Amino acid sequence: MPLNAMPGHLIRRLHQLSTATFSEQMKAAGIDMTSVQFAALQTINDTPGIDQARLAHHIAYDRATIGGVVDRLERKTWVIRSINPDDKRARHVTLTAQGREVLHKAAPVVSALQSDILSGLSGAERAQFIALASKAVGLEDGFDALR
Amino acid sequence: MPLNAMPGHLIRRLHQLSTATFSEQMKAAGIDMTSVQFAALQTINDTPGIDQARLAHHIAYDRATIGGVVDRLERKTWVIRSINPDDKRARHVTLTAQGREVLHKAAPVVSALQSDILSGLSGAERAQFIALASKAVGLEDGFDALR
DNA sequence: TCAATATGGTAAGTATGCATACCAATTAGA
DNA sequence: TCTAATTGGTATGCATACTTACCATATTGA
Repeated sequence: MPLNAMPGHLIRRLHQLSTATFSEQMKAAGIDMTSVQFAALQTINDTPGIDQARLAHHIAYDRATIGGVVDRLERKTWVIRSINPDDKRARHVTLTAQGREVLHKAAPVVSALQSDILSGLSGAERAQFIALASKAVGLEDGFDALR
Repeated sequence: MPLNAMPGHLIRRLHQLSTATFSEQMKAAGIDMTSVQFAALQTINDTPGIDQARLAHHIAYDRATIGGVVDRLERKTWVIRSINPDDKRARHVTLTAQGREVLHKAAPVVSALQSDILSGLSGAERAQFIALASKAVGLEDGFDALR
């Protein structure tokens, strides 16, 4: 089977296209933020004081990776980590004022660049792609169990 | 826009699913090889003596990344690097007997696991996904300019 | 209640990936 | 032809990602 017929290879290419588009557009908007950092910030904003394990689970990361991501968010003074008094193992993560500000600035840019990622597809094809991708990763058409 | 409606986020999840499936199945088959290493080996096999720059271009990597990949392939004694006498900047990359052997062993496993990656989709949906993904990354339905 | 288990986080190691900078070698163009 | 631009490769630095191992803290169950 040729590489270009393999879903795995195509998905890697898509991912590459996706992150490249994200970087370009964010840089053009003057925001120094990766897609992973955006997903984390967005989730922390939606769930203030979430701990790292649940943050990781929500955006489908493992614990080790999220630790590094939160380190970098903290270094950028966008979030604060604090020990949960009710469970001393866990660390609450909360946005700072600067974190909220940069997220507010980034959100419309990120929304807008989503269609650029699939610029090779028509609107109908794009919708079809999103539906298929959602199903493939086990998200039943926009269903998102936040727990 | 919620994360789960964003193509970028869905694509990251797909990529994650894809690499996880690859690792699992290869490990189950007793082969210690990443998807990137497979793509490189496959391409080197199809184009013996290809240099790193063309190898990188063919599977859509940048020069810096492919250097590391070839390093690891060389350390595993699956490939040999040699200076091109006609262009002393370039390095020919060739499979060793062991490289051919492990590729021969891996190829059917890799082909077989491709459908596992999209196991959440039906056969028709899978075909549709592949067509859309190919178009999105700029591969016109299986067209693959090897240059 | 107390040992076994599970969970949250970090650390270390490996492997992508990309940007930038740099060196060496080749090619283009005035 | 001689300089300028291009190209192949490596090195460095940063940011994902995952695995395994480990420590500290909670929870469970006999």
